[in-house]
Amino acid sequence: MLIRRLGEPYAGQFAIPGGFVLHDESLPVAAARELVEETGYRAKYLEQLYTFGDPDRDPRGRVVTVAYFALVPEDQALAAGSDAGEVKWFPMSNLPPLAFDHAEILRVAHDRLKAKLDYSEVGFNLLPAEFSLSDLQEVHETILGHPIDPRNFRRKLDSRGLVKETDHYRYTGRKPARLYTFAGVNPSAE
Amino acid sequence: MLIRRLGEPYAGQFAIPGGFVLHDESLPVAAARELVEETGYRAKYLEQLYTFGDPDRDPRGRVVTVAYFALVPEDQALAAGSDAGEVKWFPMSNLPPLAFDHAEILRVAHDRLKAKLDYSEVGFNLLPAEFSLSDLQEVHETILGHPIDPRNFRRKLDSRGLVKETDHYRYTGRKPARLYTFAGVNPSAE
DNA sequence: ACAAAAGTGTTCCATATACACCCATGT
DNA sequence: ACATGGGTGTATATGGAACACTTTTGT
Repeated sequence: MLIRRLGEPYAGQFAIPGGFVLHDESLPVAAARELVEETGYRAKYLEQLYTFGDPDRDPRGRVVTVAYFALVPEDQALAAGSDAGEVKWFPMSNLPPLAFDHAEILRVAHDRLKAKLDYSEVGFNLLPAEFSLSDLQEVHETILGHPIDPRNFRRKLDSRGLVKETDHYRYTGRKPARLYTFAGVNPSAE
Repeated sequence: MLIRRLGEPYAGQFAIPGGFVLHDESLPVAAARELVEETGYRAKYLEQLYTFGDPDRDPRGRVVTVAYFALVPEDQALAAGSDAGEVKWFPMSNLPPLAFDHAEILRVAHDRLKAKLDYSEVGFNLLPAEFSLSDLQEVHETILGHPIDPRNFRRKLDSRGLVKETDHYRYTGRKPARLYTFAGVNPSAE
């Protein structure tokens, strides 16, 4: 999710939402605050990504960016009343030109997310509380960029006890999909 | 490797070497420079670890620390003429009380090193150019904190083609150990 | 001869991968 | 009835873990 920059430098280009840390604020709190202010979205998962500090990465002068990445469920609608300008979602495979070194930051974030996906439980943060196994599989396929065999995927899920079935179904005109919830503890971080 | 602090706060306590980034200096260059200045050691491997930014982690005021971890081969002797005060090595299992949140930083560094050890090749950065397989195994055992079976260890090494044998041996009064070199590309980073 | 570290194979188990068909529903 | 996405089992390959003895040297 990117925002279109209003001021210079890089006015009119897309950039990762962000801003300056307040004097008595921790880094993750600052990241979450800037995200809400600029986009209206609340981060469900927030993890420190990497710190970018090359002296010339910002034409205005020396700026060190402690980048965080946030995950937000699909159904988490844009809150009203944000002071955001244009906020837009892009697939990683089709990004617009980005301000500063933000393309590099996104690349690092995508790599990290792919790496974490199968040894941690971050994927659940991209889904609503109840979801079908196909939903979850689709999230994984989207992030990893390749198809997954549904039998293997489901086997892994229940060998790790990651999901709990509910007795709810989603009726979408075809065979109804059983809905599941995340079986672990609170999937958030930071 | 820790240094004893001279000034306040935490005067006399041990701390991770470090200091402030110069205005036109990149973060890894600053980390390497501070390490040399304060300890005389040159980092053979340097990797960004994590950024610590809690508002109250330094009693003097808001200080954000971008922590790096460095690996140094055993045989890399302390350079003469460093302006260091007391520099001392400690086993992770027996650390002295540390200044600031440095105990936490070391914990994170140790975890990261353990995690990287078997999917990357960082271990070689702790050894001289030629080493015996027992040396390498000992490095791994020390970092991981548990013994490793030598047959499994060697099998893994050559299934991954990580080492090249030389025709040198080390004669130490027992059966001589064949010496190996790292077979990968330059093991450094950053 | 013996002490000490170097070096060497096989078995077993767990996990990952490849692969194709039936099921339940709405229209 | 059929189209659509939901749901299921088996066989094979691969990597990790457990396990003990022989070899070579200096003393």
